[in-house]
Amino acid sequence: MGRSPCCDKNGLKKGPWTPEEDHKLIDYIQKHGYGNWRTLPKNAGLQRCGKSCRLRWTNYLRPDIKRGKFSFEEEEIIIQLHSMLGNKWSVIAARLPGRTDNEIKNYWNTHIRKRLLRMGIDPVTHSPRLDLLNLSSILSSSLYNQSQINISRLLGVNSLVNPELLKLATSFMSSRRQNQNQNFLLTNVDENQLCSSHVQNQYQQLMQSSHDLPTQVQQLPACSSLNTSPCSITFSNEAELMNMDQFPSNFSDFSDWQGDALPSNLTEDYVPVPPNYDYYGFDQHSQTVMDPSLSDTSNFQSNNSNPSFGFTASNEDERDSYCSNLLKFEIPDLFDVNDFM
DNA sequence: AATTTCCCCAACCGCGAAGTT
DNA sequence: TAACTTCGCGGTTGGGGAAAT
Repeated sequence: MGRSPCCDKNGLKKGPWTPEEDHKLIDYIQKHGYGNWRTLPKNAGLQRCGKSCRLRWTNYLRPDIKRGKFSFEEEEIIIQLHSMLGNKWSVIAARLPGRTDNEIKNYWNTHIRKRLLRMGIDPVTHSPRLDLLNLSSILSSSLYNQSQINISRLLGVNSLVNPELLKLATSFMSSRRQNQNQNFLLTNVDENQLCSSHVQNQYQQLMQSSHDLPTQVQQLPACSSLNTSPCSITFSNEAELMNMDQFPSNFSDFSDWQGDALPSNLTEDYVPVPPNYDYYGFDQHSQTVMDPSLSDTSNFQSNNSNPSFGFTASNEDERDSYCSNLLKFEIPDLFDVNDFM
């Protein structure tokens, strides 16, 4: 069955909408509603295809659209929901009144995704970027021996045949030679081990609060003080959060089906991350704490002393700072993480 | 002040699902 | 049940403004 075009492309206008076109569309919908998008532009006197009209209405002209910057509460909700749902922008948008899927998608791609990458977090899996952490570990141990290193062979052994990793390795090696700091990474590991018990306590607190996302979102302290906050939406149970016809009933076990939804090209850029850990480092199946000190690949560290999400900040840097404190993965400064972004 | 580069976001495209005939 | 239509979603693009040089 061939796919039919949504409309006759000939003679139809594309590109930015003019105020006149907006006016026509608003007027028509206010008078007649938007029953059939295919016939709407003709009836409204617009030289546009129905699809373009629907998009313009739903993403821009709808009266309940909320414009302006995303609040921190909204951002938190987006991150939380994305960690569970992946790129289900329409579902995420349904939880943020006044925000469109397109707006959320754009905000994710231009702000949140970059911030997570800066922090060494894979924005797809919400887990530490193990490609960076693995490489750090590999190079550290290899450099410690100060033998001649064949990076390509080294990476090949670990199935990390990725030009970007080679680039990073080269960059790292170059910087390493300049600094001649042989103990840098080992020192980092030691520091992480020292704080592991502290981190474990924090994980246990976080684990409890993150185990039930709907409850956690509902209880955001910052939200309760804002009458008009988008956080006034509440999730009294999992069924309310999820559209049950779209998502499996064993929602708490989402990592399994989320894995299925991962892009097929993920492995082109990333070493697979164990799916059972969210980016707090929790094993979502067994509910045991993932101890960073026990992981040979993880320089994972949490500096968050307050797992609640009540905070205020006024700019991007402060959001960065907040997120960095919440989730801290120690990528050595010598890595030029920007090369990966 | 002029030019280049970077970044954001509105809009488009293609696909699959759902609905209709 | 097949053929076709319509809708909605997610990925991607490119124009325009901001920032950097």
